[in-house]
Amino acid sequence: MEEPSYKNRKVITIGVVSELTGLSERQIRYYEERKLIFPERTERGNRKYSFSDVERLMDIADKREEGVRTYEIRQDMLKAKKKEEDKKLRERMLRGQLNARFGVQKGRLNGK
Amino acid sequence: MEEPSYKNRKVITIGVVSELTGLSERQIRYYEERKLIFPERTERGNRKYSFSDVERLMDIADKREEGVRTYEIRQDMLKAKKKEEDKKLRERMLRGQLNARFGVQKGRLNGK
DNA sequence: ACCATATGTAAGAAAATATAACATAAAATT
DNA sequence: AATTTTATGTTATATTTTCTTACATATGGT
Repeated sequence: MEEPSYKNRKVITIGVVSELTGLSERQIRYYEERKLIFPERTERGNRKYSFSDVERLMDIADKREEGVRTYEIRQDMLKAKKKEEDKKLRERMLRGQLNARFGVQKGRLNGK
Repeated sequence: MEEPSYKNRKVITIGVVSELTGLSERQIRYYEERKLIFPERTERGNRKYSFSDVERLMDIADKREEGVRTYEIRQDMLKAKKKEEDKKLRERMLRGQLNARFGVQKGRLNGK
């Protein structure tokens, strides 16, 4: 597996995200309201974003410029997510099958 | 060259760094005063740190627990940095030599 | 003994963030 | 055409964060 650490850790405050993306804080909060991004919160309620949130926001900004509405952006996101999950599921199933036919057997390690 | 993007981008505010490292803001600022870390600043003067700053701070915290003083930590840092630079220099020199003997010649590309 | 180190704490000011509300143009829906 | 939704700006007020400076102090070096 890769190193998800940096890219996905939610550590960036909204002001910095705004600088990074060129979006107003208003817009960033609104896209959250529209369920396009899901920042975490600090104890006292401050939003924290990850680099992948930032990237997603830049994608959103592009789409918006093309006139795509948040609702549709959301639909696309959900579709893409589902496709991802299906792919993972298929992979898991395949691995399961391979294990069933050729994997190690219970209580009998490496042919001994 | 690699992708220094995430690890080295200075985007984390001091409060989050404090959470991440367990150090007090006082300590973090003090280590800056002692020239162990070099955050950037926002327009209005807020400190911004990178993930590698965070890692360095955790190393510093370890050293401090072992009783090492900031001054010595700094010396070690400088020594390590110098060693790094020397290594790079040697590499560059070696590449230079190889180019001189076997590299492409000026105004005469690939033996034509 | 004296100086340097390392941290805590307090004060006050400036900046960042949060939420809620009102305003509004443009686009979509009925 | 009238109405509703979308997307954003703006304003107001409260809370939180951050900054700098200063004072306090324990511990360890010189």
